[in-house]
Amino acid sequence: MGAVKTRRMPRAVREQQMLDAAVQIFGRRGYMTASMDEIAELAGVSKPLVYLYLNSKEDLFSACIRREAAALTEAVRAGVRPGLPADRRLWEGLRAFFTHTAHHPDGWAVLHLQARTHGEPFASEIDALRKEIVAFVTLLIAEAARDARRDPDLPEREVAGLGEALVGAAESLADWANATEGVTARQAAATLMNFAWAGLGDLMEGRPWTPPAAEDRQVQGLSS
Amino acid sequence: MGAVKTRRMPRAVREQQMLDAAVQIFGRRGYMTASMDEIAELAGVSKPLVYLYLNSKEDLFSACIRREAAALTEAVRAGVRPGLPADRRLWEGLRAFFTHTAHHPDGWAVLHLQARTHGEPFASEIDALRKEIVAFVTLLIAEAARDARRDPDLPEREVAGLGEALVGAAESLADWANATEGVTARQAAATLMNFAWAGLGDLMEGRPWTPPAAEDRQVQGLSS
Amino acid sequence: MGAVKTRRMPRAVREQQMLDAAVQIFGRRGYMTASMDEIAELAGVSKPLVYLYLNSKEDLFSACIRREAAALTEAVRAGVRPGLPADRRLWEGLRAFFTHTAHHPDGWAVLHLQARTHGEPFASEIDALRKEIVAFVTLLIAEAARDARRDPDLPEREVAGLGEALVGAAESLADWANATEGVTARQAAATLMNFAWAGLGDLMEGRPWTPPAAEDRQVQGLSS
Amino acid sequence: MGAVKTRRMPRAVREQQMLDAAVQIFGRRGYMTASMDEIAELAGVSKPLVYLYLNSKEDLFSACIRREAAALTEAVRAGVRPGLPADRRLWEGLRAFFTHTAHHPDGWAVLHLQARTHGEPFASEIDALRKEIVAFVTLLIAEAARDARRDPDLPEREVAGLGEALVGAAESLADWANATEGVTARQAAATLMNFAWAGLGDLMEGRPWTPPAAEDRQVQGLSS
DNA sequence: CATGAATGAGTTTTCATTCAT
DNA sequence: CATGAATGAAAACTCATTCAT
Repeated sequence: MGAVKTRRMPRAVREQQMLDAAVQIFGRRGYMTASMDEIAELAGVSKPLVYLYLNSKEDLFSACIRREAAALTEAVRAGVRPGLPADRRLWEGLRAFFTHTAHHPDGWAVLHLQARTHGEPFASEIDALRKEIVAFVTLLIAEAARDARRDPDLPEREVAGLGEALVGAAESLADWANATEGVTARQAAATLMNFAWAGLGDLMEGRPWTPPAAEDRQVQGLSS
Repeated sequence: MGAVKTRRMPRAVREQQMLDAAVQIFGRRGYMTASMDEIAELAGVSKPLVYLYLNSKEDLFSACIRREAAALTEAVRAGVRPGLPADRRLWEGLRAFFTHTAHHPDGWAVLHLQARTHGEPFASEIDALRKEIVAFVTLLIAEAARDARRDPDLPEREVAGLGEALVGAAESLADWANATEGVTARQAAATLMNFAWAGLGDLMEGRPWTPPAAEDRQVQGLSS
Repeated sequence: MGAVKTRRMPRAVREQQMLDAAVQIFGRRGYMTASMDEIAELAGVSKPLVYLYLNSKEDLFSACIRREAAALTEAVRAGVRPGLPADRRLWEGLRAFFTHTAHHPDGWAVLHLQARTHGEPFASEIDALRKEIVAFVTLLIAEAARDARRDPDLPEREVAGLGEALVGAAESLADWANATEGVTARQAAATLMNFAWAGLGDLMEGRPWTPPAAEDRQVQGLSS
Repeated sequence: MGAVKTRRMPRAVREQQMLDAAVQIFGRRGYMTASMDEIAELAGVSKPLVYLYLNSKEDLFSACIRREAAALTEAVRAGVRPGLPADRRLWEGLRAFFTHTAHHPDGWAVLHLQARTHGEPFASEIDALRKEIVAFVTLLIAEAARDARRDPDLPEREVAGLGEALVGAAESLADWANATEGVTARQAAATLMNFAWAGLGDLMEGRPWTPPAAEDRQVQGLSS
């Protein structure tokens, strides 16, 4: 065991190794602090090869962002079965989200922490990703409102704000779950689902939102 | 005859000028991209003086973080009148929070964007701030639960998760309000209060949380 | 059915293609700025083949210099018919020289601009070429002096200086002719022949040197 | 004697030292081969100081070109007394030119060899200098033609060519004089003056142009 | 022979930081 | 104290050159 000095690999493979290393370093050190030397060393290649394949530090960082963003959205998309009611879809999406961020903490750090902090090439890419997610969530909320047949026209800006709030809460909980020993993705998802769907008021009245029993009885939650 | 070139100011004043400049530069350019030259120039002092007073770039950044963190917590604390019911106190805290972040965007950027991104000296300082706020919010939630006299012992971890979610939502909305033309601090606070207190479920049933009418009639919200 | 992709050519041909490419790139970009990648690509061969045949960038550049130097001297030599009087031989040599530099601007740039600029391996090669040409011109001058039967022993150093001056003027006019729209090789040669043979003094007295009418009537010149 | 470790010098002085070093290195090694490390070391300062004062390698090279160009034109201008007949003015200009190039071989190399070889920022600067000199010489020739009262309208292009030829010859002789032991500036100037003014034809007839006897009797030349 | 994979060694450039005056 | 002079250390990036297949 242990990486034998593997030389002469096809370009596609090497590129993935470089991206793996870059995501790790960028996620932990930040864009500016990360050095191309470090990344090349961690990837097990020489610096010129990194430049040959990825062109520049900026391009490398962009490639990381795009790869991790694609992986995250794909994970969430794959986790949501269409055809279910809105609350179920949200629940599944959250589970997928927390599972993914738990398994890819460095990638999550790149997207959530690092990419937003640095200048224009990157901020826009993250904005696009975030807008996509907020739009997705917002759609779910609007759909749910339609299902509830009351107040069918939630004001646009309000809904946008709600989407922002929900996504922000999710981001925050992802960090918290990663940092707190013993918090699973399911628990994080359930906490957020309760918070968002039932609201603090209901929660305190003992009326939480209930995760689907079929999958897993009473996962966890605030219920008695 | 105002002092065109104010010289020989007391140290405390000069330090504040430097911190003002530093917060602005750090908030806009980021920690690594900011240069001490820029900061000294903007502060209107010589670089060696910056070093004399603040020792190093790291110390300067830490001082910024501490000052902005103190200002933010103080603003929130000052905005909350004790003795009111928990939901009112949360409402007031949120209003104060969004008002402060709207008035100090650079300071908010330092705390929320820059400080988290860079290595260990700073992350802990931000963690402390965040823990303090989360604890504050968590206390409010626990108190409210006690008031509601139902399910008096919300599990600790659950409550922590709720606090995290609420704070995360607030952070996200602060950015959103700062970036979106025409969104006031009150609107942001109301949106979040509705989201958190009533929950999406209640909102969609047409039962929003209502901001106190005494202060300001029907600010905004999802109600008809 | 021409060979769309000509492979397996004899070594000598391939080498010439590489030298063609190298002369073009070196002449336009300069020695240091030119990259072996560019040259290999323009030559339509793989980089390792370039190294196999030409060994190194230095050797490649030297080979370019030698080939272009040989081509230039050969062109001049071939343009001069022996047995004619000295002024006619000089005239023919100049015509051949300006014709060649006009047809091979990249090769001329390599010899005149690039090779002199870079360190020792190359400077000597150019020096050799230049000495050869200066010697040729100097011989012509000495011969002409002998023909004139006056002052038969022009001091050696003086004659050397005259050769240098004539060659320098030719180099300068070659650049000028290449850069100036509408100046032909004949015109350049006539200008220089007038300048050198008749001298400014005679020119201004209206006594130019006259190009041989048999070849081409009154090409151009300062004559009325 | 020897440079004592002189520290803390005023900026203007240090800048000249840096330019001195840069001219030497650039003149001998060429623009691309010269390294900023070498230049800084020769100047006796650290590299950052070079960048602080001269901004970049390109700017440094440009500064060298401008300084040396100004010095050369100034030397020639100062050497020519107005009011004399054209041939005398040319003679004095040439003497000043060869004297200057002999005393500043590195500066001359920068102007004549290095600056022409490298890309667009520099080529234009040199072109401007050269055009200025060619125009100066051309004017002299035209003036002389007017004085001679024959053929008063030498065709423009012809005269331009003559100026180019004369300047090219001068450049070439400057290199030759610098490379050849025992050739003085006066000798170089006289050789060129003879060549240009009297022409090879007259020279071989034993009718050289004669340098002004008042200054220095029969300097050298082809005269018997 | 042809080619894609790979790199050692160097280059320009920047910045936080410190003295001497 | 204020200021201009000065630098150590490191970072991004490039290129000629070589193997393994």
